[in-house]
Amino acid sequence: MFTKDQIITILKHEIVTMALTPGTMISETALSERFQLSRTPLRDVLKQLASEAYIDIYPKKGNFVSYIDLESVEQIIYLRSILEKEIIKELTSRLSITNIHSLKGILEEQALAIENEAPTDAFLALDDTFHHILFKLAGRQFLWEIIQQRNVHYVRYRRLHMLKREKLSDILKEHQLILDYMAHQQVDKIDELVQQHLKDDINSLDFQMEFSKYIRPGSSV
Amino acid sequence: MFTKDQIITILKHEIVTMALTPGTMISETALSERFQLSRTPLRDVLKQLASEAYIDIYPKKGNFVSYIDLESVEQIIYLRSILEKEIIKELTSRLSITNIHSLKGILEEQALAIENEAPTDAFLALDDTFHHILFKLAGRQFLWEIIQQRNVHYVRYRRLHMLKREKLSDILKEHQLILDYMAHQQVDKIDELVQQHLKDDINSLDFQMEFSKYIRPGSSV
DNA sequence: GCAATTTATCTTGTATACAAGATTTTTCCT
DNA sequence: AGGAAAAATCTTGTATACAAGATAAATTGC
Repeated sequence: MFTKDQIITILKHEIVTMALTPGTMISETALSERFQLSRTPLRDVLKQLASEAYIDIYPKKGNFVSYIDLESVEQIIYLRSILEKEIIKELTSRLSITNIHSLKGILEEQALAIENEAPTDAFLALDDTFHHILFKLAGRQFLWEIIQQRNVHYVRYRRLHMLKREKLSDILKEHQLILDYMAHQQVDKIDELVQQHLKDDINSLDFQMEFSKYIRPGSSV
Repeated sequence: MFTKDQIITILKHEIVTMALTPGTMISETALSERFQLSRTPLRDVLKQLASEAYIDIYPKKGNFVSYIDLESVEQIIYLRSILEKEIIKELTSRLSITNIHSLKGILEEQALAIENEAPTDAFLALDDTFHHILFKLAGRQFLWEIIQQRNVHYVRYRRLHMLKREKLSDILKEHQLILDYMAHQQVDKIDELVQQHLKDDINSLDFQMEFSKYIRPGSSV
């Protein structure tokens, strides 16, 4: 019915979209019944999810959807802001017209997505696409993949954050500004903008209050 | 006899030190006999090694020690040079006397290690320790771990490179210089030094010639 | 009723038998 | 001898039975 890779994709999606909330137990037997497979291949699936921090495995106790770890959210943001600053600088001098057009295409799609009723998921997917394209153009696909492999906490944090505040249009504007600077070769202005774009307001206390039930206790920024 | 973690450590060590050369097959049954364990837990071990690129798993064919991928060597060096530049800058303004002393201690040990007959392994371990301490002092342990998780190719490349050229004392001098700059708060000089320190001469063709049997075909820099 | 102990039932961890693809060897025919 | 087909033997993939720890429930003694 389903391959292991498909099952991994399904479970990742359910975790990222909070259909499976942090703390939820995912037992091997439950998966076995759901996907009509024996425990052996499903254990491989769970090991894979654990290696990317989607779940925590407690031996002989069970497998549980991980709580959002704010520490690693901050670390990923730090890593990305430093990396993307550099990448965008490098790209500025060698972006083709075609590249700029395809990036503009993403932004137009994002503008459309904002008009939808529940724009968050589509918008965030396009946000990822935008940044991913930048990495690919810079020849840094490998580094993009490394970041993706430790992205769960950041992705869930970002999603909750977006749901709360209607920041989507702000983000879109920042994207447009970044693209503008690149197109007009204004390297000097990029530094602080990228930093601000990614850094968001992670320290907002109201966020931690409202979503505390999803957050790993003791993990602060 | 051995736990799974111990077996992982053993195999990693054998792969990094080239006791198991690229292309060597590691079959489940062979491991089963060697460690007196059934295939099931050993499959977990192999999955783990594959996720960190120590081996490649070809379904129904076998598990083989990965060839050195020069592409990911270059990517890791790029990532580290950018990150460490930033980290060292941040550290310069807030290093304590104690910190500087412990770092100096590492360098003294490295100086001693150079005098040994086969200094490479001990020297490289201390090299890792030096950089690791910098990450920890900057509060970036998390990022250090991410890098370590994709480090096999770089580690093996570096080791071969060191064996070939007697560059150990050069590296030590660069470490001492970095520490000096930090101690005397000369931020401006750090940029190019760190870049040079990590970048080495990855393009050297003679290296690719001599060790071509260990290198993944088609992976260039 | 209550507490401690025992039992039962969860969970994952391991061993093993069998399935199925990939490769090598052998066999057989010309 | 050479080449094609068949068979044997590798490899990992999956299903299942049992082991063993952790937790929850039931029982027992008072």
